[in-house]
Amino acid sequence: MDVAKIIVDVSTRQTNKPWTYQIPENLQSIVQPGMRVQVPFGNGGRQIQGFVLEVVKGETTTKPLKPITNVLDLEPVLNQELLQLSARIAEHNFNFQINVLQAMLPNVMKAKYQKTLILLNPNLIDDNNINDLFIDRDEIPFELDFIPIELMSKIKHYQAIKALGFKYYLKNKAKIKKVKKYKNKLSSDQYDEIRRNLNKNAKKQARFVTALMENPTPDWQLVSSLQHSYKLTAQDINQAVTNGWISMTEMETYRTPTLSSTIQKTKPLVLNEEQSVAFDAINSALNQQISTTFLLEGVTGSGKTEIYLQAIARTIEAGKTALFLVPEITLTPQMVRRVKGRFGDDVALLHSALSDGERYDEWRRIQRQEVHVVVGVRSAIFAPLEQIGLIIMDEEHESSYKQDDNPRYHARDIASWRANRHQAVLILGSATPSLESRARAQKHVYQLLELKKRALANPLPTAQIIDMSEVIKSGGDEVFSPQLLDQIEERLEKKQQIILMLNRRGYANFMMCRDCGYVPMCPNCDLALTMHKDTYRMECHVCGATQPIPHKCPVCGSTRIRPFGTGTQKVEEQLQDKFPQARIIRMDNDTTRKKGATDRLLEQFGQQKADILIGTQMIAKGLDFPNVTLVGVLNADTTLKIPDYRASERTFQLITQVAGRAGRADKVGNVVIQTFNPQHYAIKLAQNQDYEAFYQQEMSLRKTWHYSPYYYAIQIKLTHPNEQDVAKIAYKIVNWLREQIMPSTMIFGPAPGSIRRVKNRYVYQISLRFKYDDKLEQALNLLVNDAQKIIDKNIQISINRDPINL
DNA sequence: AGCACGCCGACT
DNA sequence: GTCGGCGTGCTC
Repeated sequence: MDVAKIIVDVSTRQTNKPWTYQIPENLQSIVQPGMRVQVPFGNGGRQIQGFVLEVVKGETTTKPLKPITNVLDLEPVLNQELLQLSARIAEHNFNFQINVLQAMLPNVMKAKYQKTLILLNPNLIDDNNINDLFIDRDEIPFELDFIPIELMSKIKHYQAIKALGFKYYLKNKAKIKKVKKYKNKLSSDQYDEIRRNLNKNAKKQARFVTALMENPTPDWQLVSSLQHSYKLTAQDINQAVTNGWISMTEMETYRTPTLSSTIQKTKPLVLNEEQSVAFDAINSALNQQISTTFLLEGVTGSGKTEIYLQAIARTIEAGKTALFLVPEITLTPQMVRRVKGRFGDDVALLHSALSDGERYDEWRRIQRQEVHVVVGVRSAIFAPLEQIGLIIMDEEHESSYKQDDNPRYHARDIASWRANRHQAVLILGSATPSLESRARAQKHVYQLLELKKRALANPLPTAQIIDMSEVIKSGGDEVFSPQLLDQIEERLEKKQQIILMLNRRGYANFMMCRDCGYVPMCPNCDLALTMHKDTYRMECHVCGATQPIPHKCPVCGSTRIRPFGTGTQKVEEQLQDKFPQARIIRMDNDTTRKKGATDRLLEQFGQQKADILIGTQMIAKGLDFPNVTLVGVLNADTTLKIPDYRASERTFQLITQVAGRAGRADKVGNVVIQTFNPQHYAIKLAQNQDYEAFYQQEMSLRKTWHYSPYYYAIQIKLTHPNEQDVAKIAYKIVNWLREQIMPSTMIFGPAPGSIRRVKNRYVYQISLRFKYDDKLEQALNLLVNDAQKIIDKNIQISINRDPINL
């Protein structure tokens, strides 16, 4: 018997393994590894989606196997490489394989299910309410919108006597977009004759035939453009087909994502000496086809992108493909323009602002090997490219490369795995590399390439630190220091541009009563509710519970209950007050939510239709506006206060990045950093853009405290409905782990979670730190797989490798 | 996840 | 006696 090993679409511990299905006769020549199939699962007749991992011919089995119902793809959607990768990622990060497989594919390929109620035997039904349901059809969706809840028990009864039954559908949302195209069927002489024989009144038809005669189309042409230019209806077209004037067909088309302005073709720039040294090293690795990882450390403006582009060009020349990862592409439309400008249609784009349809089409172009270059965010690391010669991760230190839940993975790990498999070159680029990568370069695991000069030889901006506590002591404003205001005024007079960043990470937009200190909390989670202006409700970020925004404190009745913290909107208002003539653009979650909004706002700023750009972290990266000569960081230290060992690193990176936006062309730039911690090393070193000094200092701290990169970290999160039980179980697990893993591995905790209760479950945490432990992964996989069975059925365990926060 | 099965309390 | 609530265990 031919069987298939299949991962089914049920995301639980118990089902996280391959299931064996029989391949029926009619599908034997069709089913292949990497295809999506429809299979029955469970004894209720439910049909679900599965991924074929493996096909085994002539297997002898004792147990009767269920057959595969149908295939959902005619070609595999995942190749061997990605199938193997999915298993590895699941194991390494303690994920379910099904979640990894789904993350590898565009959203539309995730199955949609529908359950319906069907009428099997109307004669057995003597209840009018039930009969009314089937008045005009004998199958209805099994949903509360269609069936009143009070009928459920009757339905159960009729189901038992086989008068009613359930049916399960699996919908494939992945639709290929098709367009109608036409071709001339006749010669121009024949058209001429038709035209002469037309009725005199048939002016429209005459026009139509003339058009066909004058524009012979040897290739298929868009029907829509024909319709549009000659004002024809769909009926006119259909009639023409019936008359035999043209032939028509449907062809696949791609929804190509567009940028808001046309893209200029660009030519390679001449590399300076530093760039040439770096490029030559990369180029020789490309030629040798030995998997090599480079850390390209270059100050902002040192021309990393040009090196990337030329390396991509070499890769394409060698007949290979390139994968170019950027952090949140919507934030770097300028980068996308540069890549598209160089390689045109040979580029596919995978970013978060695409619609599901657009993303699917881009994915298909990649899968059909129609492009050599893929530019995308984190999940683009799964792009189904073959023959990868080069992988680039720009701004490699960015935390958005780590997906922190379901499935958890770090794009950097996967990049390194894929590069290795393809014997490809991996370039990690950054002005402020993660300490992990920089340390690997130190140990010669990565090859370090440094760019210390700005490509155009213009000087780095000067920076000054403003002590905000001094400002406040002398009666100044708590948002704008006088020094910053002076400089803003000066730039406005000179018609130069300004970027102001409000550091919002670690800020919560919660409400607080100014009289009694009451803060609205989530009823299910020990967490303050945050205010959402768009829905005008208080929302819990963890469980999604909502409440109306209070106007009166429910505890003391005071009306002085207000939002806490300064938002970009408020900053904009205050600034506009101070400089009524200034044109201000604000970029935050509110103003950039709409599709293409980010792109449009940045374009306006680039065309100097505004003087000041105010924004959150999102404006720190990758922007290049030559007329910007002043960058202000309004509150440099909010990221410092986050209880995370990476807080200093984040702060340093952020300030360095945003400071790099100033003075990129011929004008000297200045940076004003407002802070309450002017002595902090992260801020002082960022002032001078001194990455290497920061690296040295931070590394010695990390060593002292046993943090990454000296130690790897794994966080185990336990949740349980009972607070005492979860504590007991946590201690039990720690004792068990101690015996399974290497003695050198440090165990911290258990400790109650920073949020004690989430969705009515109590949280405990255990942290592990280790340099090397070959028993750990196995022990932890055993723990997550068997804990519910052996310890307590109510315990839930999630394990996070190298967690991003806390 | 979502289904069936089984055990137990609350009814005609 | 039986209906339906929820806890439990299983799915090729």
